[in-house]
Amino acid sequence: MAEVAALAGVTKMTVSRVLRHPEKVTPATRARVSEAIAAMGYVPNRLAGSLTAGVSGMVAAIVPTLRHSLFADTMEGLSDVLSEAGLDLIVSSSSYRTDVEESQIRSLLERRPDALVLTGLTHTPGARDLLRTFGVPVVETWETGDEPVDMVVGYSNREAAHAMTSQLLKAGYRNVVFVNGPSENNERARHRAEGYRTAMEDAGLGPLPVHVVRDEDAILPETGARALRAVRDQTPRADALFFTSDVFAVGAILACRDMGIAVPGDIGIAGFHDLEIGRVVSPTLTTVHVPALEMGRRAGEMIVGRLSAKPTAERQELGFTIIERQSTRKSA
Amino acid sequence: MAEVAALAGVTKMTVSRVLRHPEKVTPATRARVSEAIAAMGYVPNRLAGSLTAGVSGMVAAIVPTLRHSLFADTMEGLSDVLSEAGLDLIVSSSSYRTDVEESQIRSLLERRPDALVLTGLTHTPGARDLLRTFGVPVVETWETGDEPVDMVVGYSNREAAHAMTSQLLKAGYRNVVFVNGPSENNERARHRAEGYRTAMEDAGLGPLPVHVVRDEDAILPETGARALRAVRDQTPRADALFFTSDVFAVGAILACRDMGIAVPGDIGIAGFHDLEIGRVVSPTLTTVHVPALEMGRRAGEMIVGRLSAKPTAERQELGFTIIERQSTRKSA
DNA sequence: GCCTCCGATGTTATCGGTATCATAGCGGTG
DNA sequence: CACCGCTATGATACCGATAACATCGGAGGC
Repeated sequence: MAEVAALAGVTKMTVSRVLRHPEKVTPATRARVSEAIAAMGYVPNRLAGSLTAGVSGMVAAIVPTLRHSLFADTMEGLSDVLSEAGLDLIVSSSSYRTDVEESQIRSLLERRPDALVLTGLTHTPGARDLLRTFGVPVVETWETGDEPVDMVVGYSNREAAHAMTSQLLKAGYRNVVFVNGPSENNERARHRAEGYRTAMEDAGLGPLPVHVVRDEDAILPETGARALRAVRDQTPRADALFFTSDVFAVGAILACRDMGIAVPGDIGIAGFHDLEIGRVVSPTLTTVHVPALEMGRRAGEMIVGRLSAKPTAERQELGFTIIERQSTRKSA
Repeated sequence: MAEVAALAGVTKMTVSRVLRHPEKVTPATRARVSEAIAAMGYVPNRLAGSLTAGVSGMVAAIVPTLRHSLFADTMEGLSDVLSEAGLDLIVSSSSYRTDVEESQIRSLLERRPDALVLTGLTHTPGARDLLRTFGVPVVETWETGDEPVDMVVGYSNREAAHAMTSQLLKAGYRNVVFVNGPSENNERARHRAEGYRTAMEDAGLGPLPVHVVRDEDAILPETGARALRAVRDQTPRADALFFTSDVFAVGAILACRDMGIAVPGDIGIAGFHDLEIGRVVSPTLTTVHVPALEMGRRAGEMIVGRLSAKPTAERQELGFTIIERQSTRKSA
């Protein structure tokens, strides 16, 4: 910067002004400085800038994974909004582990992000402490709840699972089994299980044991196929399976096809997330659409709003949508 | 940091050493300092650290999009390797536009990333200049070619398309039409078209006109369905369609089902990328598997290798795999 | 017991910007 | 024509850390 200044015959301060507050510099000087910048191929150093300015222009986000286009969609939405506001996005994946999340939060805070976007509401106590004492704006996504760290944008996994279960019952299934992922560190899984149970109870039915896929099982169709076989073993009267992810549900549909089980006739199958695979499998998959991209966008808007001190809703519950497709049309 | 130092009864320098070179500090002092750090909830400021140290500990990546789990998988692989090495990842999406890419490169360079990961080999002249004069390590991904800016990890889109076209011909199809995306700013699309053409010529057949979906068309199954109808209109003798993406191919398969066209009997359909949708659609989709995750990993390893001055291959051509499934088993 | 050497810690300068206040130069006013 | 006030630019200090060199004290060798 000093060299640019020398070349333009001004001081660093004027160069700095040309870059940050061009209106405060005479058009003539501004032109000379711009020319010098271009001639030298000068690229300002924001590390230094952020250090004095006190804002870094970065937002950090932690997602469980970028695969399967769940959270990746959220990141795309977030990135879109942030980049319009001139903010950059740092992403890390926690592999669904809250202890990893905590250490990532710690490490990301060292970069002084202007805000943090987290997935879910479940964090280690250490992480919550850290966030609170640090006072950085935080947006939690993918769930809504009572005790957010700061801002939230999500939908109710409980209600979504409740609605889907009710839908299955309405379609004529009685013995609906919910197939869940591990829920210790994942309130989304836990809330879905609760939604399932209350829906069963609301219908005067006893909930059946929730089948939980093991932690080691990857998010793959085969895992769903295995779950299907296990459930038919353990709960032979099951006439519908509601999976916590379309990936599993689709695996189950394919397994049914192989095993000669009619879907939706013999057994109904529903998923969660509304991934593309559910639209193209046959029979097409009944599922819950979740606003993945939109949550990212909203999170971005909340952050931009907060940083510019514009009034913005800091707690947004977005809707989900039950999408009924062939896999649960019992009558069909 | 000064406060921590005061509390521990040492100077900032010692605190800094405890954090960066703990082995250079007496265990006793180290313990006292660590205690002070914990007591104050002190989180070091890497903006400042990077400023002096000259390395930022960040890697920036630009992908066309995070949707559809193509490049998101690459980012997941990259992020895995980088985080193990203590590097953070900044991501932006360019929406498949090289002009956007250039301005993102410029803006990202202001953060002084230790390396840059780009998608593809096509960049604006301005971008190439910038990268060269800046001298930051660069990894280009998703294609291999002769004039990389710096390092490359990819596979040959030309050969992949050639292999798939040959496969279709071997399966007994004759009039193979390639359905491509816009190729002006995308050498992957261009090379695939070339691979298709030479494969046709190698078989002694005249290539048929490549159908190009419009720029405005989103990457959605419907776009593939539309392309199918257009090709059947314009090239009625087409007996196989090779799509540049599984998303389009799957849309075409579904459209065929609706229109009563038998796949693979009346028409063969092949895709590209090996997405999950191709595995679950019926008939299952013949496609090219590309090493999306692995390219990310390798890119990460190259960067880590370069930064630690460890000898690492700086030019890696990974393989693709033709996956033959039902949609092109003409005899079946 | 004295000297040397080495390891632990401190001092100083600097990284590349920007906030803040100072100053100079200008036009407008009565 | 002297004075005022405003605007464009400069000088200085500082953001929070670290590299490089200086210093101090104790262990080991003779």
